[in-house]
Amino acid sequence: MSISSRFTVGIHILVLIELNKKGISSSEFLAGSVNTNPTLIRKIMGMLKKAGLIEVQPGIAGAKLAKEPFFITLLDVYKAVDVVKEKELFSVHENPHPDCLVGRNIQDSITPVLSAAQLALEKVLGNVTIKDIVKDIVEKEKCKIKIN
Amino acid sequence: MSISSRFTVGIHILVLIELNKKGISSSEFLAGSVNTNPTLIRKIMGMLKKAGLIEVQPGIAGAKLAKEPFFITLLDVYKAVDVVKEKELFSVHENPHPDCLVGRNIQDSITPVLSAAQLALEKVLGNVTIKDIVKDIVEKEKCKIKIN
DNA sequence: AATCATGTATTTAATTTGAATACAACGTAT
DNA sequence: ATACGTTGTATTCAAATTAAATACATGATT
Repeated sequence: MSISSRFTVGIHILVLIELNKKGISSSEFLAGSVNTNPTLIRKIMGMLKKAGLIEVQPGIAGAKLAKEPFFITLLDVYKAVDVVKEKELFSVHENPHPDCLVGRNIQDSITPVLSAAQLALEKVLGNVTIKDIVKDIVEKEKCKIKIN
Repeated sequence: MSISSRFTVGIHILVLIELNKKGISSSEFLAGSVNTNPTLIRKIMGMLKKAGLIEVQPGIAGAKLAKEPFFITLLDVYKAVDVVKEKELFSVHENPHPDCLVGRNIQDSITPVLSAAQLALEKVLGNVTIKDIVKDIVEKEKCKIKIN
């Protein structure tokens, strides 16, 4: 089991739009870098747009960030692309037997822990911004040039 | 997308074995409380056994905890039932384009964040034990009796 | 020997994912 | 205004995962 790559593709899209801000980031251009098909990109772009992270217009080529990259966290992306529903990262077995002490209490008992775990994960994502990733990528690239 | 219920069922199994320690916890008995079929229970029991959390013997009815419940964390269960592979909670899109600045750096750039997020989640699970859940369930039941 | 439990393999249906195709709606350029 | 390229959206397809279900070999007890 794994969280859909829509999330990491979403990050990829936003970072590339920022680094290509002087160019035109069409769905085909983005798809080339991600190495997938433009339909998937457009689908994800639609989600990012709906969440207010990018601006796109039908018929006009190219997407732009709707906010400064410093104000877009990975958590924003995570929620935008809807990979994990609220409090449903962990699935709980349905209909445990109510005649059993454990069966009738287990869900209420573990749900808070599971929610806390999920929140801890989300908090980490909330502390990293698109700007951080952009900077890191530029930095990594500098190192590569030095080496070569 | 959701993490397999094997995890929460695993917790259910361990808690029930503990609370039924004076009785015999056969796979059929456990299946009754979880409200699923005994095969799934045995499959999960096999994983818990392999991880050294319970003791079961072929042909002999009933499972016992292999450790005191205080020494079994939810993280132990989580790892035992193998719901999420190491560092693979998030899936990353394969083969981004190496000719693109973003494409050739994005994976190395976001992997540490994703790992940190996953570790934060696991840390929360590591801080809760089966004993905690057992105590909580007993407590909840007391309240219910008071109310009724 | 008969019975019951565990352990394991296999099949099935349901769900999700990503890839792919098709096409309507929209804007721009000629 | 016509043609072309782009976005937006619906639909189909194959692959993977999950849980349910069945079957049966292995082991232990009576």
